[in-house]
Amino acid sequence: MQDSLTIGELSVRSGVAPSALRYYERLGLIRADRTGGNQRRYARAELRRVAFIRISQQVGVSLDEIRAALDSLPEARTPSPQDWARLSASWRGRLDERIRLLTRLRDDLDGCIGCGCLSLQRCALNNPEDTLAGEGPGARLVLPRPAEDATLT
Amino acid sequence: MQDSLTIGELSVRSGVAPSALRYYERLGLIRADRTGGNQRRYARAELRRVAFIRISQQVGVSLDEIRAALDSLPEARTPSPQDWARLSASWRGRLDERIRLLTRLRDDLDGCIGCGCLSLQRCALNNPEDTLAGEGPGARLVLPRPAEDATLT
DNA sequence: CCTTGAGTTGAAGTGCACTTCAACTCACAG
DNA sequence: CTGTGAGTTGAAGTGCACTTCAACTCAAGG
Repeated sequence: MQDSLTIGELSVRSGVAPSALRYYERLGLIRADRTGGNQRRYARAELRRVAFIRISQQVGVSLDEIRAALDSLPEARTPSPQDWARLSASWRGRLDERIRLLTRLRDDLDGCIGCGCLSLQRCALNNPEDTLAGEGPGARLVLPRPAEDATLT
Repeated sequence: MQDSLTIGELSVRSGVAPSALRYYERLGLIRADRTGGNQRRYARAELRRVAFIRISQQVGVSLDEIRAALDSLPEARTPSPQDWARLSASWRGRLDERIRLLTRLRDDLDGCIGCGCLSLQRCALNNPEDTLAGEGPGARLVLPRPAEDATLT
């Protein structure tokens, strides 16, 4: 078993397209050595980094934040299981929060389905402390909260 | 109390920016009458449509699908509570699925945090039946599954 | 040596959900 | 009548996470 992977191999093993892997490299999320012929060769440890990236994305973390998290790994040595455990644990709150939000939305929706009121002002929508929206222009993944005095009828 | 809202009023009441409301209108998600001076006037019922749109987005539904759902509402009359209940209920499965996915990810992450293995091949990632990814180019919100034989080490 | 599949690059394109802008008009208080 | 703030339009821009493309080179088998 070789100790390095081609981009094609890493792609198959990680389930991430080669183009995405190159993209991750440009963003500084993963790294690769080069052969004499300028081809990428990935250390096996990169497989774990890619796994971490995909998991983090499922949690809802942006590539930029993932990069920051990965930057906190020790550079000198190959990250230990504890290192990975620490990083994974750092998303735990985010994950809990998302699950909590979605669960409440479900419960509220159930309540509203009963009466068809869709009056989620008192339900899912009007919960300022729950919104985690970013600032500035561009697409927003999380929704900004509605006005405090909003009513539906 | 007037029976129609300006775009500014609807914006404040719904918590959605005027630019977004115009965008929704272009996509056919909401509609507005016009005054003599060509300004939009929204019927109060539109407030409920906007609420439905925002809720649906939180569930993870695209605007295109939301439009399709809204198109299924009766055109002749103002939608009844039961109409809204039916639409809301139609997202229920999606919401459950998302919650289930996220919850399993959390559990798996907990397991992996214990050992730092991040070997989510047997955990969160390698679950083909869970992926709901779309096809074609462009950004993907849901992640494609990795190869079946993928291992991490 | 030749072919073939895999890899390389930078630039441009894609899908989504909006926002921003410029140049204009409308509604209404004083 | 005149500001002023709210509204109008189409076109272009934005952020994110990639993908696609063209034109090229590399690696390995026959």
